[in-house]
Amino acid sequence: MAWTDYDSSTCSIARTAEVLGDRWTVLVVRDLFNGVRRFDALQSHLGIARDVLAKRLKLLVDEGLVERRDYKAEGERARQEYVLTEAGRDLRTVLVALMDFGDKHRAGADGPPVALHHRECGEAIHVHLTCDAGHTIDTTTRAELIPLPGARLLAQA
Amino acid sequence: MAWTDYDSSTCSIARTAEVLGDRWTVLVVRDLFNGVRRFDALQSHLGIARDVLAKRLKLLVDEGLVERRDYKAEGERARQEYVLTEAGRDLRTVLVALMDFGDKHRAGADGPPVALHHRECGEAIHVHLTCDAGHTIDTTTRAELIPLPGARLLAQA
DNA sequence: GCATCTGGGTTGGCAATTCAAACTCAGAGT
DNA sequence: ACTCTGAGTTTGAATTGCCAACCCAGATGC
Repeated sequence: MAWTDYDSSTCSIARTAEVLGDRWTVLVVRDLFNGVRRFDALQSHLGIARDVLAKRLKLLVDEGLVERRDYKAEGERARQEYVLTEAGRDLRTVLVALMDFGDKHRAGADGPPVALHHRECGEAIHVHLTCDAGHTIDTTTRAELIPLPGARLLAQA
Repeated sequence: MAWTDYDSSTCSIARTAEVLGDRWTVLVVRDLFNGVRRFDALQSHLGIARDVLAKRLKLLVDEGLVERRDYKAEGERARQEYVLTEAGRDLRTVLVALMDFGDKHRAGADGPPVALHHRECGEAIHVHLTCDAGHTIDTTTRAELIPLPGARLLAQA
């Protein structure tokens, strides 16, 4: 059974891309990771239109990746803040993978703009591909897809 | 200097998302990884409109992630095929990161649809975050951003 | 206690994307 | 000569996304 016999949309990559796959959502998540929590701060830092930001945040909340919290600093009125959930924080690998790729292939003449470091030991953080036996997977390593029970065959024409 | 003082678009995540950040491009790259090489095969497997596919492939070629090759099987006429370049193959970490996230958080009742295995040893392939000292980075690990020469401050208002 | 400010959104119009279907074009098979 | 197939391009309608302007509610100022 060839890969093309299976439904393209029943795929974890497709399902994740459905949420993250537009120009803004990834950047919203990135800013949330970096501690930006309030609507206006997100809006002005990203340069995103307010309605688009509202829609994206709603989507992320619906998907369980972001929690909308009431929050009140003394002397100020109550506000909402947006915080990543445990599931949302699992997107860190995706963001670091995007960042490592961008650092390598899309940096300008000045090199990458920021580096991500482990706060405890100070070393840089990167993604790695390995198999469960511990072998490093690089661009030349051959991999194969194994269909699982969750796979769906395409309807016949 | 706070994170929000830096230009959001001068960021490796933003730059990578500029290429991959639409509903289709990631899926096109996924199919290319899985050995689908011809226009019609991509079109019918993905269910993408033909003009959109043509535009995406052109974009990927322009960005140096895909190579358009003439190709001829014996007995058939010459055709074109699309193959990932070395740079394009570096996207594997991004795809596996998306897949691992989807497997964990967006699989249906039947579980994930496919698994990716190392062809040589047969073990499953996954992404891992580590720092250069070898510490594992999980969702609770604290990280910090360090600005590098490539960073750009936002223009003052 | 009325006006103002500021954070957090919603609404309406326009522009860019997407889609499906039709059209083109070249080489192979019959 | 005719048809079929792969690989697109063109066309026009439908959808989506984007921006900017507007709205609302609580704190603040006077």
